[in-house]
Amino acid sequence: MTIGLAHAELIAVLSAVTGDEPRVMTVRSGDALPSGPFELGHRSLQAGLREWVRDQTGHPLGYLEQLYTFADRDRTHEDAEGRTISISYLGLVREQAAPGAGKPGWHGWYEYFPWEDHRRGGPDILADITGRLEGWIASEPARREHRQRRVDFAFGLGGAVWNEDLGLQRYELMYEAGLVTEAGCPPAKSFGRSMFADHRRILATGIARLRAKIKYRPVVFELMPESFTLSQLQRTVEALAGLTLHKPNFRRLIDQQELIEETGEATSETGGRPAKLFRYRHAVLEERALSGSKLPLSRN
Amino acid sequence: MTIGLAHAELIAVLSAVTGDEPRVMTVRSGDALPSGPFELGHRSLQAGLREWVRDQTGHPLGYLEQLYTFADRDRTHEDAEGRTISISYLGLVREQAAPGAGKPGWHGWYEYFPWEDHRRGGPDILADITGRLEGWIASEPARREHRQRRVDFAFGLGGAVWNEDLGLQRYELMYEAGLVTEAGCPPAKSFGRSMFADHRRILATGIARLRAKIKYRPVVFELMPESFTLSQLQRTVEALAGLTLHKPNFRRLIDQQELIEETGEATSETGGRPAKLFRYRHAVLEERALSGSKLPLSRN
DNA sequence: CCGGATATACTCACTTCGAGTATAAAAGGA
DNA sequence: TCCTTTTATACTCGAAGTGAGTATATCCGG
Repeated sequence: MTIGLAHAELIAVLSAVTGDEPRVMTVRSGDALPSGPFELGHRSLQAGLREWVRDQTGHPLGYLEQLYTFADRDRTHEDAEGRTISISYLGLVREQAAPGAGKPGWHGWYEYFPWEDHRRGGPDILADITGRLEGWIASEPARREHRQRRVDFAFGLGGAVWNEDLGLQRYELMYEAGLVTEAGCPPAKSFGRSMFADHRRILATGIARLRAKIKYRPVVFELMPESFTLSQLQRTVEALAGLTLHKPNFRRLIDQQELIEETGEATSETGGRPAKLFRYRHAVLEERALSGSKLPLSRN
Repeated sequence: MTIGLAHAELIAVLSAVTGDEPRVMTVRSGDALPSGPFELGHRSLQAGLREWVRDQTGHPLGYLEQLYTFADRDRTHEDAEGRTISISYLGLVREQAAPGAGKPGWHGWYEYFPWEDHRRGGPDILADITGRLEGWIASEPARREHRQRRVDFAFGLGGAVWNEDLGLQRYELMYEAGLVTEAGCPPAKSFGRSMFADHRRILATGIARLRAKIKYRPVVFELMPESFTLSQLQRTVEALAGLTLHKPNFRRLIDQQELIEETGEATSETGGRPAKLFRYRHAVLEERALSGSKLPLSRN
């Protein structure tokens, strides 16, 4: 069995939420995601990345999962040795420092994807985008119907409803339609801040994965401080999903999952009635899937 | 930015369902998954694998998704060039040929994971396994509680319920406890047929992914023939999940999703009342997520 | 033409979920 | 002091979804 030779690099999407804003760790003043070679010394990909993040940022890395492995990138390595394989990871960090300060640069998700934040209603930029997409749909009659379906579904048009999980599909559609630029060469008008190479696509992958995951695994707590109020928790989820949630129902959801417990203390920093503080029930719930079966089981 | 050098290989978990039995394509008479080097000529990982499967098996590959990228494997390449990165994929095939015949070898999933098939009740082998696991739990008092929780959760003991999605967790627990052997050296007693290197673990990853996926994406239809009866569809899902389903509720579930339509024909090959034939509504539903939001949204 | 086998259709109680309303407890200014 | 604002917390109700079981239809073979 022969084995192909390739260059291997690790790319990290490290996210935190501070001040109700989801942020990602960047290098080059926000132009690229942190990345590095896959070193021989590392025990494993996961361990290698974890080590590297601790050294670079000082923050311990709570949650880490593999995102995707790319090799079909425009910029392949030019020498004869082969091409580059990029293995991307999603990591969650409890960021403490003030945003913008410190060594690593933290930038808001929605700098890069302004159309993804619907907390204050659908952003104005969306109308521009869907308008441009309609032009793209009409531009090729043969594929018109298919494109229309994809756009309607991804952007919640034509009877469909906005689904926050589809950020990657939205980005890929915009990419196909030429509405976003990767390499920094602004053609006419493009939407959102761009990044080095395909880093913005990788960020979109990470955001989409995290938005999907918070619905069935208790990963939000990796982003919360030790104790927190229910409103803080809700605003963190809202920041990630880019949506506003129904407060009473959010609270019902949380406590029927029994993921948190009262600390017994309260805080009155919020202006109104003091809020109870809660903590995540670590020990009890390490391994717990929240997903129901969704298959209609039968007895015996 | 320096880039580490590594060997890259692709590994495929190709599955089909024939005769109500889920199968995986193997080489070496069932001892290994098909794999090959990542060639320079390939446009992308995905395209390369698709091409390769078509050449090798003759069957077109319907669905293909990336599973996981491993580098932390026991057997690293021994030469100085670096280590091996294995990129694994899950593919779904409409197998036509008789099982066992033909060039590629198809082997049943449950040869490798006999404890995962609960269609005829919890298999007897499960009692053996959980018995051995109890020994492993007791063997280290310091980690007893944690291990007990993991085992209870993964195997549906102590109040928890069996969850078919947790096949990978189950395999990893058994691996930790020394109940399965990878390399073919049978120590005392081990469970299920083993495979080359970590191929059985990769298969477990593929099975777990597919079992989870059929619940929220219409991927089963990639395994069905052009037209099929509802019972056939149900038995295929049951084969994958390793569970029996409640017939009336399964039918209700299927038709409220509006994923299929009647062909107008019927078949009486089944012995009883003739069954209507259905087909998957391809065009209309290319892009359709079945997952509901699960977040309690608010208006405006 | 009757029983066995399979397919299909309907019912019902119970739980979950979307949506709205009501009460409680702080801060601050009139 | 008390009233308004602000935030937190608690309760209600109908619609929709889900688990579980029962009833009817249509074939085959004796």
